[in-house]
Amino acid sequence: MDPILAPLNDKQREAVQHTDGALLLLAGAGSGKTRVITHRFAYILKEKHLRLSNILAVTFTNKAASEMKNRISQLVKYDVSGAWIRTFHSMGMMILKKNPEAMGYPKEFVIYDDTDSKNLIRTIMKELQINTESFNPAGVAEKISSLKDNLISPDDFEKMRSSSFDDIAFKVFGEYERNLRKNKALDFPDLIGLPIRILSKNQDILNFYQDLWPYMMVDEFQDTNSAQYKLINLIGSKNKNICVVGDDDQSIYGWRGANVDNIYDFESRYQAKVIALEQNYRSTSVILSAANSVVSKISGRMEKKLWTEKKEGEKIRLIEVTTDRDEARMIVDQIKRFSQKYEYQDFAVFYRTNAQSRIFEESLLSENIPYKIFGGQKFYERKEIKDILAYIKQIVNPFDSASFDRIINVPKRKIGEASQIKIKQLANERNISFIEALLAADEIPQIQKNTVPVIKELGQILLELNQSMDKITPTNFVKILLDAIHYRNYILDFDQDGLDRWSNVEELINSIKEYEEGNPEAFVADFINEVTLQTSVDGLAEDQNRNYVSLMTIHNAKGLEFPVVFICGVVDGLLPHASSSFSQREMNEERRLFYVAITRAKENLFLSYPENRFNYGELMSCLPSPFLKDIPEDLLEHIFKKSSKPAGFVKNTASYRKKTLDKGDKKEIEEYEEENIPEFTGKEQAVQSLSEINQGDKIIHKRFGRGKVTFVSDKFIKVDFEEFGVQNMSGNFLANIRAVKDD
DNA sequence: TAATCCTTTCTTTTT
DNA sequence: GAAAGGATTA
Repeated sequence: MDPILAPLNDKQREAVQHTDGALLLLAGAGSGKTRVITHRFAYILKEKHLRLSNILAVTFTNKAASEMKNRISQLVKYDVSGAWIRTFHSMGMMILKKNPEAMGYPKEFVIYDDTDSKNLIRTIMKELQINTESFNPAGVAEKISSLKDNLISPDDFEKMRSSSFDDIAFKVFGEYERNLRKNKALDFPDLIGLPIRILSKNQDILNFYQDLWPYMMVDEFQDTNSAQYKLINLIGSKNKNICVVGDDDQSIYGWRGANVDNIYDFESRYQAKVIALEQNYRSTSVILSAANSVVSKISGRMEKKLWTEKKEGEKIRLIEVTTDRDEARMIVDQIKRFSQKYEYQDFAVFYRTNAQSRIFEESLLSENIPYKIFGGQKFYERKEIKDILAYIKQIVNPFDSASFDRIINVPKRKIGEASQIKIKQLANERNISFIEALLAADEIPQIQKNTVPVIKELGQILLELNQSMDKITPTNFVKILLDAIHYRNYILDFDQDGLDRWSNVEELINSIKEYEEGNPEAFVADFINEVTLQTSVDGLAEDQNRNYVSLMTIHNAKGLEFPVVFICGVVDGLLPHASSSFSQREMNEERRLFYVAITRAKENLFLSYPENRFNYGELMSCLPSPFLKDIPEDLLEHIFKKSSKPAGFVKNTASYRKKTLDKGDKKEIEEYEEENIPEFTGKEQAVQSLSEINQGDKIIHKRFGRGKVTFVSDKFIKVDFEEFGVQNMSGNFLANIRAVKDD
């Protein structure tokens, strides 16, 4: 048999061979969906004698796209990195780049990510003197982005608005669109919306793409929003050879405008053939039963029954602990115990919110277990990285106001808000770029005499780089830039994490170098837009060493699988999240989120919940998630571990102390400290000066107890405490610690 | 006028 | 416990 078809089951094979006409593939969790897509791609390529570029495959994440490319390359035994396997946004960007004149936008446009858009919206609201207390800029930003995702223009919205919030949003919306245009910038929704406009208005361009892609595939179809679906329809309606792959049970992006109804619409609109993949190859039957019992509570699902031939397997371990700190420690203990049998890369920890990652990071760090956090404070969202990217954007596109705001006084060069506004005004009045405005600073009377040279110097640096940007390699460009603005010294002195921050910058340089190797013809302008779409760490240099524990949000976990999975913080308020409690629809989405998390596990699944957790910097008690009740008791094994310390112990943290002190309740603190001073045994020594402390020293702290020094500089030290995790200590902490000289 | 310190508010998930 | 805004200092 054809080696492309051989490893497939009957249903999978049927899907692969159904090449012509619309196909709706309902693929349950772990049913070999990616396998079908990749084999189908290879099969069509071969059967129809097509070129690589003739099949369009759309995914939601860069990670999924590159995974798909890798697997197809292995299958067809040659490199397919040039195939049209892309995210929606990157596909949109390519269409725009190829058709600049139809877009009516200058082709040197920059792309604003969500942070950029939000900052722009905040500035606009300030300019319009809108009270940001009653109207939250983030909320307005979200509203505008969701309008754009539904292809609603400011004009359309004017007729629809129905509240005072809408009125405000409308005002900002129009101004925001004008600003984007003036800045020659596009936001994420534009990357879908503008291609739709171009294709609807230019029959020749539409024809081009319809002929380019006689075959199309869309992954994670349940997550498409209406604009994305429209884009697919525009291109696919001619040949109708569209295969969409989805699972309504895994729809977890409703909040971003994803519309599960697209699945039903697709079926009827194209009279699609429907194939359901129901055999699960991933999880033990215990895990699968638990998943089914969670999701079956939702009414109105598409009927499907996942089954497996796998054995029953281990029971699901349910861990109950006193605090979230205990929870982290407990999970790390389990990882240590299981690491006899598994490698670190076999473990994953999932959580509902990014904020939960920190505590695990600390626990893993203190046990020297390698880990990697996916998403979260994303690499490209770190201050030091955004600064440099903003410089690049400003140089590539001197009209970009958002980048201007970001770089004007970074590193600090004594250019304050007043001067900043004056320079922007000048640029506006004369309709010149921000670089030109900087260079014309001496013509602004209100700017202080001694800052004028500083401003002009900055302008000069930007100008020179702008003139050389398509003559030198991206790596050289960035190196010259960093040198010119003395960024290294600035960032090293920035805060206690200066070294970490600088190593992030070095990592950025590496990724530019890597990009350069893959795109030898490219200049820095090409790099910058590519990178804005690549918002997660997986776009960075592939890790040499993949042997680490993976930490990520459940949303990030979709599409992945791990032998051992820990789902932490399974408490009411996190999972389901508190913000969902008012709506059945959102509650169901939370339930599906839990389902997605469970179905990632292959062999061992741990669910954990603390009785108390930190929230708003304060310890609060919490209840187990109501979803836990839906898992039959006979699938569970309980692990209790009550902390030896009462929960109250934890309240003695810096923030609690500060709050209590603020309330004037000094007495309580003093009494508490009185009782809890760790017993000094007499073997410890007082520390006179910081120079006596070395990395690796054991110390005892008056309030935090025992700990080990993990970092020393001339200003502060980092200590990993047994009870309190890693703390930075600076100031006159010496009086509170003793060095432990024994053992 | 700019930098720093202090106070208040607010948290979901992401291409 | 971060991040934004306000008050205070230099």
